[in-house]
Amino acid sequence: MDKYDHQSIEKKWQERWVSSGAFNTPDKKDGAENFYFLTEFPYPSGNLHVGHWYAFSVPDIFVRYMRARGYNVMYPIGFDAFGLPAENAAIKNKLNPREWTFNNIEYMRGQLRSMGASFDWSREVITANPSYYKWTQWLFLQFYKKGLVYRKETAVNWCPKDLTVLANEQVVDGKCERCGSLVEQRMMPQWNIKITDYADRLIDDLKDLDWPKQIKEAQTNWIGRSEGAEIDFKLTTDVPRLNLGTLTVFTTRPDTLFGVTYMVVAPEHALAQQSDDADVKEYIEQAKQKTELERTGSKEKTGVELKGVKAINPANNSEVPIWVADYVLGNYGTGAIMAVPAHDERDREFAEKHNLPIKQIELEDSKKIVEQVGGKWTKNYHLRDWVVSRQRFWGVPIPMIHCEKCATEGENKGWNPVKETELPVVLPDLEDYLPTGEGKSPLAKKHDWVEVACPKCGGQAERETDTLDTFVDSSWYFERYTDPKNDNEFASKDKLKTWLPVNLYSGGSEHTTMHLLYSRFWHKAMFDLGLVGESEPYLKRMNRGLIMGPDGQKMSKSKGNVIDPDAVVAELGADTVRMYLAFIGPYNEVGAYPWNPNGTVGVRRFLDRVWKLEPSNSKLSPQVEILLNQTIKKVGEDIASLKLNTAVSALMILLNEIEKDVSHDAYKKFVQLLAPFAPHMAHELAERHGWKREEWETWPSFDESKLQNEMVMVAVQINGKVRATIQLKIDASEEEALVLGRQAVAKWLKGPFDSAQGKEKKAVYVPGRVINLVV
RNA sequence: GCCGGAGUGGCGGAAUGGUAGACGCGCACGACUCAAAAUCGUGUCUCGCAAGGGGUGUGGGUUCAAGUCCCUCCUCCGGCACCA
Repeated sequence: MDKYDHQSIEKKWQERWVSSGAFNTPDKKDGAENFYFLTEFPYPSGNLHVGHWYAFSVPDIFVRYMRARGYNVMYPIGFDAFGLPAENAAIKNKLNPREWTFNNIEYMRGQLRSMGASFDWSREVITANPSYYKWTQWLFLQFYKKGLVYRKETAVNWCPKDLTVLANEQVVDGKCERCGSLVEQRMMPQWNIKITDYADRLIDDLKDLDWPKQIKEAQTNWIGRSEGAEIDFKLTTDVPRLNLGTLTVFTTRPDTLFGVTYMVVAPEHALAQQSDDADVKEYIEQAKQKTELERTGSKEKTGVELKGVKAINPANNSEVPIWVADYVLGNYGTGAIMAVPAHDERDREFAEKHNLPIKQIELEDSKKIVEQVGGKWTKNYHLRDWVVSRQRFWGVPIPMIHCEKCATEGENKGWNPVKETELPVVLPDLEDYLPTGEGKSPLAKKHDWVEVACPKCGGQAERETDTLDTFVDSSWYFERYTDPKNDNEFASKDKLKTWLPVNLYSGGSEHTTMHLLYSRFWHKAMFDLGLVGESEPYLKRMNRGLIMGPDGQKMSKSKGNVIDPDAVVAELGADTVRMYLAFIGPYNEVGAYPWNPNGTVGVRRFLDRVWKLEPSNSKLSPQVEILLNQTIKKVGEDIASLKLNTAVSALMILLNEIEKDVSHDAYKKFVQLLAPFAPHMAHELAERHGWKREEWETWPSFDESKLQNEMVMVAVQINGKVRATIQLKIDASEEEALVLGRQAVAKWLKGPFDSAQGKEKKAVYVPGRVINLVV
């Protein structure tokens, strides 16, 4: 046969697949079960890297296998198209962010097609299209009506470089997750979504999901539930004009109540704030100046006493002093603690530094104590509500309008939602995309857009100029895939029911406590609104690993270790790259696999040998026939469990055996097994052999009776050490096996066995595997 | 500090408690070639000429049999962390 010309052959099949819509998935297919395979949609950065290939081309092996097995598989693709890079490119190069984004999308479509992946392009979803974000806004308004959205002035994370607020999840080690700048704390009014209302369900519902343990653990840690009690301490003061009431603390250790020697309130606590003591005022001011990282990073225990007021321990009526210290956080629990230096390391440090008493006590029963002092059992979470306002342009406009005149009451005072009939609130183009720098989106400069009639009173009002966090966009894209062109609903009930929940979701571990948590919450909230039929969106989730540079380091331009997939594809072909990435390691484990340029050559070598394979009229030997059946079984099982590396290895072993001589039947089966991995080559071979679709585009079956050779090699051990191997009939009895085993060791290992002869204490035969003689 | 996960050749990695190192890369030698590349063949855990011995981070344990199960320690990776 001619040399394998991957360039023309791959191009030919890719064009055919696209023009025929070969992988457009019907919502129902007779006799076929639906299977929804989802992988995180890409950000249109403008260029595909090896990570994209790993994310999309490797799962395509699984998808094509499932199709061959008769499933109606949806494998959709889209673009998470809003976000800062488009805006930054616009500012830097004087471009329109919309054009930048959509040009990138167009270019990346071509690159994605070069994978030969079986995407259903007819379901493409782009979050920056008004036809999509109309429904993002609509969902936001449903959440608003349900009371899940509120506006509040709180201390928020502010990125001084990206000039926007960030959610807690987007701050890593005190730094902006995107750009690495140190995050500052600012008091700003922002739109929040009540994810904390779902904290318990987000933890408790994990137990029924077929998800890796590490993701469940990470989410549970992130939500950080702790159970304890709130206990009131009466305040007493020698300053009569103050009516101080009580000081409530949260504790997980009510049993230590008798060991309390002082109290601590956070600098933000009302009790500290209303003090006119100069020392306290100064301390509060200092604490305010600290960044989050400085405050939680330094373990040094500073603080000042709040003079003139004491707390009374409800357990024993003893009077204890109250201190203000920033090791107590204002936004957790009640912002105040009872300090038990004998039983808490931090309290001990503080007590030692400030000469406060340390009182050893007998621990008592928590339940009884809480009951005795009238405490209230409660839970606290590390999880914070989701701040979704972003002071940036390239995002979904938040569909809210501020009207001074007809201000509604309550926490959202002054704000009214845009009428649903007015959706979408379209994001306009601007002259200049520079942020205002005053904590406002550049949209604020577009006055004719901002000024709008109040939806309630019709008077002059102003639009919200912040846009939504892009994690809102991506919280429901997989629902839109089920019905991407629907103009009347975000998706029809029927179609949602047909496809959801997602059967398998593949993605990166970096989304564990961001997208994956947000979208679980979002889906649960939609479930409560009756919009979807199940409370968990993804039945099974897997985190894939990372592809590193050839030097084992993370690929980066500065290290010069970046592999350009387009170049490798041009040189060796898409099938080679797909198969190499499948071969590099188990797909369903979070490893870091270095790209080995020689490895791709090895896979290409394998494919070249496949290409040269010529079937003949010969018959397979019984041994090779067994191997063929074993391989069919193994490759199928391995793909199903995403152990693609061992599936590839099984194909290589089979090729090594059939290379010299292969029957027509075995040849076809081999090509069928190869097809998910190297679809271009497989289709080309099928066409050249004149096979009809229905004749080969299926998964071959194996003969259960031909999985084992009649004769097997069995190891003979003495005390667990292999001393010989013998040929044995697979159905040999234990007695026969042991007789032959003893003969074998006698023959091969005269010396040692002679000395052991007659001393055999025990003999074990594991059929077809091993004989162990214990002496 | 708390919670997960993982430690196997020169490298990526294989091994339902049953012959450790499959498969691939690399390397060595050989064939082809004037030569090289490509390709093909053979070998490749380790000590030993061999017979044989040793070997899956450490030390113990369970078992006829342990990379695999249990305990100790060490190292690495990930999540959380002044969260009361």
